[in-house]
Amino acid sequence: MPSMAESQQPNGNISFKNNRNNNKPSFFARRKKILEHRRSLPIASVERRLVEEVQKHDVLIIVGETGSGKTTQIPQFLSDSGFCRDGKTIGVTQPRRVAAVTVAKRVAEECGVELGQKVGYSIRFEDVTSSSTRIKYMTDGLLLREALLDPYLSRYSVIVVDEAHERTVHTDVLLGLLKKVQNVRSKYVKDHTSIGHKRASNGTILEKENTDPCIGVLKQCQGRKLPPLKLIIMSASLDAHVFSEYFGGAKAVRVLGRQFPVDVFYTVDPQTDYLDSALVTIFQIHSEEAPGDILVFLTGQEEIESVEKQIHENLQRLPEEKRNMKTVTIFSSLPSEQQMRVFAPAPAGFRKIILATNIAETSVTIPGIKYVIDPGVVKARSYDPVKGMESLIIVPTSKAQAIQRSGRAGREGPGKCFRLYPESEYEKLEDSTKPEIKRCNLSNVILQLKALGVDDIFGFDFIEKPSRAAIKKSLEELILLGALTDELKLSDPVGRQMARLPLDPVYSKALILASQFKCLDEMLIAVAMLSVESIFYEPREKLDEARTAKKCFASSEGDHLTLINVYRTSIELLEKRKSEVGKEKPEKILRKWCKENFINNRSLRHARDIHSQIRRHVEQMGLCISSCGDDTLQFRRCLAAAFFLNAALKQPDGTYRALASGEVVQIHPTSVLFRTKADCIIFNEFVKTTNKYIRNITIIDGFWLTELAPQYYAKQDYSQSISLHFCIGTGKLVLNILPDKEQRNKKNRLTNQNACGFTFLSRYLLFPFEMSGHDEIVSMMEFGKHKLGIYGNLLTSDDFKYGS
DNA sequence: AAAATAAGT
Repeated sequence: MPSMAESQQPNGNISFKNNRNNNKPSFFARRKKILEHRRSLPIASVERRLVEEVQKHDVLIIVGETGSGKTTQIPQFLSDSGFCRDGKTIGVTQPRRVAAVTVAKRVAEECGVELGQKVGYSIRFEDVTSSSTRIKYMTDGLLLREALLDPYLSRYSVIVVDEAHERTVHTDVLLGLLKKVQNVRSKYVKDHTSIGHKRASNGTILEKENTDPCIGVLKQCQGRKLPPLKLIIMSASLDAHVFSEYFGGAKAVRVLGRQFPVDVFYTVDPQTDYLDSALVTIFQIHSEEAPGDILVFLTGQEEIESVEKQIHENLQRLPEEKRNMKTVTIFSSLPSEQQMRVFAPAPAGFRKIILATNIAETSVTIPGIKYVIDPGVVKARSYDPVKGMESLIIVPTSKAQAIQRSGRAGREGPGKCFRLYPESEYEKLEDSTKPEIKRCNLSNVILQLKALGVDDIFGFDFIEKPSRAAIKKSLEELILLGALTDELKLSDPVGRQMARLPLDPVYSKALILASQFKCLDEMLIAVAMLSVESIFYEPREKLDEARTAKKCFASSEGDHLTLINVYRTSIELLEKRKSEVGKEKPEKILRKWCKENFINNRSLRHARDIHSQIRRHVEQMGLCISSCGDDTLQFRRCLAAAFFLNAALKQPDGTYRALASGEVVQIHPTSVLFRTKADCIIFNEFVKTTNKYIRNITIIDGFWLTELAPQYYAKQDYSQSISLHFCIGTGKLVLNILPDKEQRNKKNRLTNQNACGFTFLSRYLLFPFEMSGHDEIVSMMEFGKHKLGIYGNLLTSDDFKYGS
């Protein structure tokens, strides 16, 4: 029997019981309560006006604050006023899966229908809809996928894009697509006799326009009745004008929310160390302010753990009665059981301090928060289109983000927000966060647009256009992968197949190649495992144990085979337990196994889901799923063929040079090849932290590259009068150059400098070979559009032969 | 010898 003090009653020591569970309210009482709730929402009073606005305008921007009920109510209003006629559906997109599910559940309940019937949701791996579904909640990424099969979105009469201000890549691409679809659909309705023609503003028909890919689709759909597509964009206030302008001055209406006032405080002086300032502020609030929990925004796991440690150290120095503070943490890679702890109320008389990343900005709503501490920084993805490298950097938040954060203090009552910077700094912040599409690799986006029939990517009407360099980089990558032809057309069947797979294009390519290399069984697993993050979980306090556990799975050939070992071992365990009757549930066994082996159960399950989904896809494509068994050479050759853009060669000092980018990189310590130092490797990830690291690495043979990826590791380039050969003699590479007269002179300059290895870049390339001593590029030469890099001090004129 | 923000098909 636990004593009173030990039992953790959330609000005191007396247990209460209610009889609600024994005595469910009647169906009618429940309906009545729901109706009352709906009527009490701020949005209820403007139902008629909103419906009229939608009828009047093809695009409507709705600016609504949290708690207005716009997400749950507007689709119901539209459904009630006839927007689902003729079996048409109202589609509502969300950036996040949980939101799509929870809102759909709520609306089904409000409508008094079974989820999946009139009201349903659809997210990856989960489709709870039926032919009778009229209000469909879904993720925006899923609607984009749907568009590949039905470019016209013909089943929808209205699309509501919720949380558009978040400007995820998916939202941005979707908006561009919707604008286009809407345009074509209304064209069809207004004048379906002039299909294929463009009308000028004065009504005359312009020349036949073959460039609009939707026209082709339109023709196919001529026989069908398609009403114009209504669009509703829901956004937070600061950004409404952006959407309005994008949609040709579309009307924006505002609906009121239910947000309590939040007092915002700034520091008087600029702070040099925001972690220290956060710490001081936590204790300041604790001693000076009324009860209420504190939410602190930090940038990542490491910061969170270090601040938590410091709080506990500081608490030890306080007198006993002032130690009534409890810390909880939340960030995405935290196992879900531990994530749940943030929702538990602090013990009576204690103040809960929530240390969170921006997961608490939008994704997770924690009750009880009265104070927010906002250091004004966030870890954000950034992209260098020249190097093709993504990295995470700490940057100032935007004004919109700061407002969003402070709003977290006013969900249940008036609150306070402490910004750890002076007000003058706030004024300098960007209005909104830079849209993600301008900060990421675009290969996936471009492949999808191409598959949707958008030929001119540079001319595509993005709400905000990514840089030319970024588009160019991704187009190049897609050409090299064979997804696009040299004329930038989607290739058939490879490009088409790649676009169909819900994967990074390079992984899709790996699957297609794997069926030829007869190792698709292995590649399906590898790609599924590479598509999820953090399979291995290494807590700081049990580092040695975790490493020992990992060694059981390690393959001497690299991380890809190691990941496959983990996956296969876990599947075997599941299968074995399924056949044993009366034992513990297989899921439970697996959870235990994961814990023992320091494997992230959530990630592993995600990999299983992806595996079964892409397996279905490749089967439909008619690819042959066979295993290479113990012949891992086949598998590694296939990796080389697919990931040739990520090949690296060892340099004398033990670092590696990535061939495509020329970057000097190191093997990440978490790789099984960390100490191995193989001559030639391929990798899947390039991250910049304290150093430039590569991760997920497998040993390959350098000669495979010219054999399996000649489109990139071209041996010859006659167009420039240079011919480079890699002749294989005595295990070394010999380089021949056949320069014309002009080039010969340049070459003499090279030998004069006693240059050694070469990086010849056909589009860029290649082997810095036989290097020793210093490896810095001592010279970079232009040969037409090509660059020749000269390293160190190795190549002598004897090694350097002219051809005949 | 390092350290992932969060979200999605």
